[in-house]
Amino acid sequence: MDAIAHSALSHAASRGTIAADLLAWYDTHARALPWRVRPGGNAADPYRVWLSEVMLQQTTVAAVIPYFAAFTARWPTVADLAAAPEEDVMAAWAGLGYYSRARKLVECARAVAAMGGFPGTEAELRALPGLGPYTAAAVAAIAFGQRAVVVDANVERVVARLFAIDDPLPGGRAAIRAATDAITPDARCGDFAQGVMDLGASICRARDAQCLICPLSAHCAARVAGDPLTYPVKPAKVAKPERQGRAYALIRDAGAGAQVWLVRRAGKGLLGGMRALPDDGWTARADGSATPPMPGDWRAGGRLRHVFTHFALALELQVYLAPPSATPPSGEGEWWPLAQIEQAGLPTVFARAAALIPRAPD
DNA sequence: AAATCGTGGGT
DNA sequence: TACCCAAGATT
Repeated sequence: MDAIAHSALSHAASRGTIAADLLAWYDTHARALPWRVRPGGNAADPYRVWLSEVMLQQTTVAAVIPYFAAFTARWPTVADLAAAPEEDVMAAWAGLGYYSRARKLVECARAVAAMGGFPGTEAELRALPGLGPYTAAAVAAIAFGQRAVVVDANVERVVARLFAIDDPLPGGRAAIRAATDAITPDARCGDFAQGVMDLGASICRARDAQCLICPLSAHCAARVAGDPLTYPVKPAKVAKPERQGRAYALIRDAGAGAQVWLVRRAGKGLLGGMRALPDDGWTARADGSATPPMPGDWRAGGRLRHVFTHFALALELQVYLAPPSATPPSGEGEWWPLAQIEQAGLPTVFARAAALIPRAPD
């Protein structure tokens, strides 16, 4: 027997099932993440699992960690979160993005509190606000030990490579899900899901498949073919349109006690429900209508470029230093101390714009 | 069912 | 720099 054949044979002989090999790797390589800590007990806390999963939707672990810490410190239980004013939760979410998640979070917390706790089946979880196919399966598996087929972007990538599934997304998701179902174990389903996600995040990465240290390399069709980076096959991306618009900083009592006029955006749509500077309508048009919130001596206060998911915005800040007796605009809004603007819970685009407002030296 | 919905970090 | 990507859900 030549060396290569012998190597392949011994490799195959020491190979377990995909689930067994993955779980053995997870036992020694699991990332230490805050939502995996189980203070005061051995059972996973469904509240912490759910909260982390919602925060992690389309969001990196590094971005979530400080928000998870702040939320769990301020609202230790789902009942605490259910009792919180929605505006407080929206402000606490500011900067994390996809703000409809924050509203659904409150909706869900209140529904769960009214039910007396989280339901324990995937179907019941799926019916809660903000829980789609992924999150419902993840909470069922991780918090309740139920067998569920958990498919996120990491799982899609790992499984597409394992079985060399080359059907382009999103159509290819059916085959990927079926393959994931086939390798998902009955026992330790939550650990299996988290293990595949950890593998995808640390080894089987989008632009860097480290097959030499991968615990599943013996099972992997893409590794054999030598082209793991080609999976999963994704559709071509479309160019982002450019929009331009203005935001308005209406200032009164210019000086150390300066205040700025803030509004609350409509509940749905871009940055829905968030506190914000008034703007000229770039949300709905490629070009804003350039109408300030009130007449006045508006002057250019700086520019910034901000890239959203499906368009890029060139934003010009307009500033008006109104007299102390100025009557505020007729619409809803509030005066906010400029010195504490960072506490206002502005989404990032408006926080960046507010940072351009000239400050009076005190 | 294709479009919409944020942001920060890595390359 | 510009692009890619991340524990997707909703309509």
